[in-house]
Amino acid sequence: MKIDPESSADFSAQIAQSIRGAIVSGDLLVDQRLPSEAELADQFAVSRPTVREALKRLAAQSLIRTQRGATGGAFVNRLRFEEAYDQQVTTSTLLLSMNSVSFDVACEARFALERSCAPLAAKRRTPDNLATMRAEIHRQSQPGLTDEAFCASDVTLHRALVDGAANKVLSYQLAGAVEAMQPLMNMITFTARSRERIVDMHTELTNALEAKDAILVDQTLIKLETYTRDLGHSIATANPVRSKKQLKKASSKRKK
Amino acid sequence: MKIDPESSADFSAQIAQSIRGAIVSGDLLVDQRLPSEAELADQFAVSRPTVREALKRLAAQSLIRTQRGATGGAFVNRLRFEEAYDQQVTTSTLLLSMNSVSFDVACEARFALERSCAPLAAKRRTPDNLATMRAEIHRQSQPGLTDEAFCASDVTLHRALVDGAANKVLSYQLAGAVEAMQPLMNMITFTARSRERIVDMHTELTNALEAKDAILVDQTLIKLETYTRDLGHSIATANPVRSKKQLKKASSKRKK
DNA sequence: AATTTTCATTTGTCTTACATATTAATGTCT
DNA sequence: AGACATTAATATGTAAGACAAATGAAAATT
Repeated sequence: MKIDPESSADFSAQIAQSIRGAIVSGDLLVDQRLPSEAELADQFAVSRPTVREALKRLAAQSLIRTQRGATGGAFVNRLRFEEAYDQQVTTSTLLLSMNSVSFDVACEARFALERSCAPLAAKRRTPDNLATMRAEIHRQSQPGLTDEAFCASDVTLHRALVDGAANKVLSYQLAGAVEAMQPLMNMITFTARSRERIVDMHTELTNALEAKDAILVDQTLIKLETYTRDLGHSIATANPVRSKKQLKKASSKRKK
Repeated sequence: MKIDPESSADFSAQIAQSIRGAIVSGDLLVDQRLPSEAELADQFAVSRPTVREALKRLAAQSLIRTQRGATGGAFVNRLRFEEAYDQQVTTSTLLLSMNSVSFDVACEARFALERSCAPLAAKRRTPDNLATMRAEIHRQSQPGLTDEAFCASDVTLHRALVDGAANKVLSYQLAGAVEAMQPLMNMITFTARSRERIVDMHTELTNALEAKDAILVDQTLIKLETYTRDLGHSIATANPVRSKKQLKKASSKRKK
């Protein structure tokens, strides 16, 4: 294990890359303990703080976890779907907000992905999935619901649909698409979105899913997409330049 | 800006979370300079190494970049699609390899996602996309091609198809799915996969795309999925327990 | 005016030290 | 002998101070 002193990159970055490679390639297995920080410092011929910076980089990607104490140390972490979700959502959200992705493009991607699991969901949806969706629809119908709660409920419903496909990999991939869209969706919810129409379509969607009618599910999703994108267009026309401040406000509101 | 000394989490993790929140919420804008490490250490009332560990965590997620020198410091990084790709691929790859995701499930997810951009690609594919695909097909037909090169070419072809949808968000989401499958695909390529049949289907796929025949594109992808999954089943039956070592070897071979 | 020099600022790294968490071994008491 | 407290060892977490190196801006020089 060596690093290149001539490289332009930081030592800590090089060390992190080296260890990351060992994990990805399988040289380091799940739950395996890495050498102690002092040993790593020796092996890489750097100081302990430098090694620590490298380990923190890996910890930030959930590749390792650390434990204090006598039998402690850094261990290769089993990357769980839950953690991967979070990173995916964070990354996707920033990607959208920092790259001036149009509402239209994001929307198109979101529904294309969601529709991709519609046939599977129609086949495999459980009573549990349906119950979740109906519960959210009921919540969405209540008049006193805040805008943020309505949005959160919307996400939960669509997540239930995605989970209906009973494919963890799909659910993971979709999480980013659905959640990252939320800030952009809020932009609309706080203005023109008609809850009644949304609830109607959600009901239609759930019914189609219950009937295992894949085609109808797909059509309903298309309808929902069309409605959403039309709303986006009308907003863009009425108020083409929306300030970052407003967007930010709408985005932060949904946090619990 | 404060942290909780009573919290179970590390200071560096708390500080990173705090700054991450400021970036995600929009309090810190792209290219904005963070306070110097010394100033941050003051503000959070911790030492400089602790602040540095926090900053390295953020750097690992591409949320900030650092620059040395008089006007240097840490700056909020504009997250680019390219960087996001890489993280997605790394995360997805580890997720698959660490969670005993069956080939079948991964395959189903991959093709479901890929098919989701087929209609868009059929509509928007450029001559460029088609040229890339045909070039890869030609490469795949050459007898002397190594297995690794064939796999890489396969990925390039499918990426061209995805890019044909002309939706950056879709391309980003799909990157993880396609690339992360590669190690699992190799498991098959190095054994039973018939290049001839694959090339035939790739050709059919490209022709359908050129003809803007969305339905035929979809059907061909289904055919490809069926063939791939059948192969997976036959492998599983013939050689149910495949050693980690073999997988690792197949996986590392594809790197350039 | 152009060029060179100096200098202040900031990150990158090292060294040393101490605090704290955790386990294992040891010792003590019943 | 067994249960419990003590101690020691090992590891990460944090702090403090120092120097190196990069970088850009200001000052000095030609």
